[in-house]
Amino acid sequence: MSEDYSLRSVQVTLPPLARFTQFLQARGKRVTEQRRLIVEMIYSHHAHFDADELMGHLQDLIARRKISRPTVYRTLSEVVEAGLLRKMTLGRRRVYEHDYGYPRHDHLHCEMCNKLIEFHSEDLERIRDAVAREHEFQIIGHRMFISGICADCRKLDERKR
Amino acid sequence: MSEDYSLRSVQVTLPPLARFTQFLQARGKRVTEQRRLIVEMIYSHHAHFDADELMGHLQDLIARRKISRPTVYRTLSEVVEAGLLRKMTLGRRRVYEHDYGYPRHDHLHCEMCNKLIEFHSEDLERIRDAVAREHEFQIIGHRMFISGICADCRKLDERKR
DNA sequence: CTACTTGCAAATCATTTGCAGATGA
DNA sequence: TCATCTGCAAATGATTTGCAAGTAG
Repeated sequence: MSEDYSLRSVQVTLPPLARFTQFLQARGKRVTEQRRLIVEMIYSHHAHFDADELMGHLQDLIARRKISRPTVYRTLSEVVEAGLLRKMTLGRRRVYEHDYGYPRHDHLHCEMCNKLIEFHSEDLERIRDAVAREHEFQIIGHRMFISGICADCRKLDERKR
Repeated sequence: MSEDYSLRSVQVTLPPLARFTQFLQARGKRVTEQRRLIVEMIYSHHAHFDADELMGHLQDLIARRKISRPTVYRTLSEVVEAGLLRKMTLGRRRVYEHDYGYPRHDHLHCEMCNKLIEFHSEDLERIRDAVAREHEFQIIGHRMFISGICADCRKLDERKR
């Protein structure tokens, strides 16, 4: 039984690559050099990024023909499917963020500098649950964006005047 | 002063096409046959729609060469810019909804039938304001989606079993 | 071995653009 | 009049796919 606990704790703290390996193996997929390199790159920075920025970070490997663009896209989808990454759309940009070993949160999106500020609110979740209950709606998840101008940009703006 | 009030009230109750005409004229743009036809079609249904569905509704006019696809896209952007339409992304679908003479709301999105259910919550707005205040963030707007399974689909699902 | 993967080149596909002719103010 | 629009055809550009060769298990 203490075994159960340690297993559980191992699972939660499993590094992303190991977690992804689990996912692949569970589906009879293979752990290839490319998939390893891509996932390592994704988790070497903690930031929001789009496919093209990731390509940028992988440019050496892409130039050396170790990885191709289609493989990056294919892997990105798998990593999302594995639940390690969350995909969202900001305007016309498709952005990814870490979604593993990372607390649930929503975003403030600055329309001036494009920065994303994360926040978490239990109250928000309570309201979400209440609304869903009213509509007999079964929640899978939610997504909330507050758009506006961040403190930094406001200060910059004030200085200009 | 009572003048102010009546002006304000006229403005709010202006039909969409008239409001769009205002917008165009204020920018030295022209009120063309195509723009009129497209805006009329958009406001003849109250529903969420994507560019392709709108093309469908306009297919007669498109077939008769009265309107072209590029013009539909161009006009759609202008109508969004005019604040009459709101654009959002659902998965890979770009969806528009009326945003004029229509109350602010958020959405429950059914992942089974793809239906959008609208709701409004003052509590949600209060929380949004509180979060923004904490971060000294100036709000322009927000967007919230709750995804899951709607009541109808749940019932269908239960019957199947 | 052999089924799963990859890189390549080509296809997609919704949306956008350049341009010459048409048209609203 | 003449600047703004439009339709057309073509361009875009991110993402996806078909396929033959490569490789993990």
